Amino acid sequence: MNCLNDKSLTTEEIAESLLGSLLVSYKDGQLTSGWIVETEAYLGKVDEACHTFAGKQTPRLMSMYQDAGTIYVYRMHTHHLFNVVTRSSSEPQAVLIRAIEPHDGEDIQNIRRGKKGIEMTNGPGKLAKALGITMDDNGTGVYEPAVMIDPKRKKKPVMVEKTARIGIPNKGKWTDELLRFSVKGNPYVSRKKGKTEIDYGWEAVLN
DNA sequence: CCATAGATCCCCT
DNA sequence: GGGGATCTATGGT
Repeated sequence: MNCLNDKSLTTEEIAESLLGSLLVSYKDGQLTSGWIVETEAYLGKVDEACHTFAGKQTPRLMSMYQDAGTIYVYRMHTHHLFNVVTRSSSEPQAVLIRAIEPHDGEDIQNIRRGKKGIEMTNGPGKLAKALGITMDDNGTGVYEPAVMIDPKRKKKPVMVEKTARIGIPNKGKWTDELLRFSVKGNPYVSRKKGKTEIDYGWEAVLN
């Protein structure tokens, strides 16, 4: 059991509980992964900022109407944005993964991105490039090997920060709703200015 | 450091 | 033909 097949959880709760999960990519024989440190919830038909607002249905949005755990990849300009569908066909909602802390294959991610350190994965387009995510992943499942979220490997944030979503102007109350979740103090959170914690904001692991 | 412009694909109307 | 859940380079302070 995990947050993506627990039907009692709302999309906001899933977005928050995905923090600390390991996002894994296996492509071209290369394993890369990172701990999720920032997410956003998109609430479907009622949410003016969501692509499926008012039940909008186009070929592009097919994945949004699939089962929970389906991957919805959207391309904007030259970048790919990686989402996980959270509900069902009648409630086309999703969580956008906005940033990860690199774990496996940091050198591979570095090569794919052409940047080092924090700049490698501190944004949705950046992490997609670092993990080699493309439109080929659109419509696949989040438990298939190419790109998966490993439910067994999990870190726990000391504190979760809730803020307004990034890049959502002029959408009434949806511009200000606290639907963005991030690990407080983690340096890989996008558009960060404040200081980072020495432990990157994770709880200590007891062995 | 901050703000801003331009890139550059599709998709959708 | 317009525009976007972004990113980068650039130019100023």
